[in-house]
Amino acid sequence: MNLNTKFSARASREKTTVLKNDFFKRSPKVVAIELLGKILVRKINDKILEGMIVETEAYFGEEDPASRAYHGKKNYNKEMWEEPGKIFVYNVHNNWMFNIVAHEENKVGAVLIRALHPLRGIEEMMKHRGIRDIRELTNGPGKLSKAFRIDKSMNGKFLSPENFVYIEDRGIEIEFDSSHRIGVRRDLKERLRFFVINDEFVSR
DNA sequence: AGGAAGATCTACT
DNA sequence: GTAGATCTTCCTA
Repeated sequence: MNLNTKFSARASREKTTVLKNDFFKRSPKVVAIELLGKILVRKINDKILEGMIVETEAYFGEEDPASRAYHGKKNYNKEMWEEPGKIFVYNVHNNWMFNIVAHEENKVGAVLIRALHPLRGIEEMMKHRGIRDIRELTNGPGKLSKAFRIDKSMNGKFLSPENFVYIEDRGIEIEFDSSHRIGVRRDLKERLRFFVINDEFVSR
């Protein structure tokens, strides 16, 4: 079945809105769940790339041993203390991790985007990734940042159309499940990874 | 200046 | 399933 058709059929054009910063002024857990089914939009020159968010993880502040904020505020993680809605990018094993700052007032946190379901600009994504297999385009945090050309130069910018990266709500409804976070040394008891059920682009 | 860690990816078997 | 690649950043000296 063509999943793209299924999702676009349920989306209503009139209901489409661009997420504003207030969306991210909540617990990272809530934001991580609510980002599922939203559309990440990226503009590069005259090309438009779009993908539906199908997998996320929530990270908290100094109380979370898996978080980049665990060892306190440093140069490389200071964005996690800053305004919700900002982009937070950092490198792991030669891969850029695309996060969005998300937390309540006077707290610390971010949401990692772990996988996208590609919808538009697929040829362009393939060029950026140097592969032809659509299933491998954006089914992991390092892969999607490469496909969408997101790197450290985006760090600290707000999600917004002016910055050529933003997220749209098209009223798509999804069903999700949760698990423990992937690849972390020490996780919390709570399950903080969230993913769309039965989507082939979830990373595992 | 060098070592080590890391929220990963790829190419194998 | 897993070993090895690969590089950015931080930390210590």
